[in-house]
Amino acid sequence: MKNRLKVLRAERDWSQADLAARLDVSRQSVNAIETGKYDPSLPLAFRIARLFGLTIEEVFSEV
Amino acid sequence: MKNRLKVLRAERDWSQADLAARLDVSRQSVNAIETGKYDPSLPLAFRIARLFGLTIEEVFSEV
DNA sequence: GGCGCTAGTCAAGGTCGCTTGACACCACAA
DNA sequence: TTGTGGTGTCAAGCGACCTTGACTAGCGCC
Repeated sequence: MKNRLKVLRAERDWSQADLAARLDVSRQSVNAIETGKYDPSLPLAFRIARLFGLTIEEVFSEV
Repeated sequence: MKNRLKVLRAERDWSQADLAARLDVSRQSVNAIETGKYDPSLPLAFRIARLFGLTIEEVFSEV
């Protein structure tokens, strides 16, 4: 799973902590997802996509 | 998280075991997802959507 | 009656997702 | 120099995801 979180975040000038707060998860979770340590759960993936006004497929892609 | 697995499966006349084999997961996992015991992981959600030729949003929806 | 297929469920176990709390490193401002 | 924000990482813990193996129950068919 690859994702465009870092770019989407940069486009809005948000820190990892900013994004974490908007998603209601910990900063460490955002960091882990961005750095590829693990994939988000499906509900969190939905929240991420909706936050950026995109579909899940537009944010995440299979390797 | 709601999903249309049962309907999509019925449209194709697949058993839970059939679907499980196509997704490379156990029959119990398919059953658990259908009966709402838990949500699939994001990678599995991708596999499910692709198998049916749909987007993740077309298969799954937030409550 | 018995047989085969389907769906639902349970237990036990391993890995993943997410948490809190802490620490280190870097860049930059005061 | 001190400090502040941003990022990356670690540990420990808990619940979610997924597994194998087994069991129950309903259905149609022989």
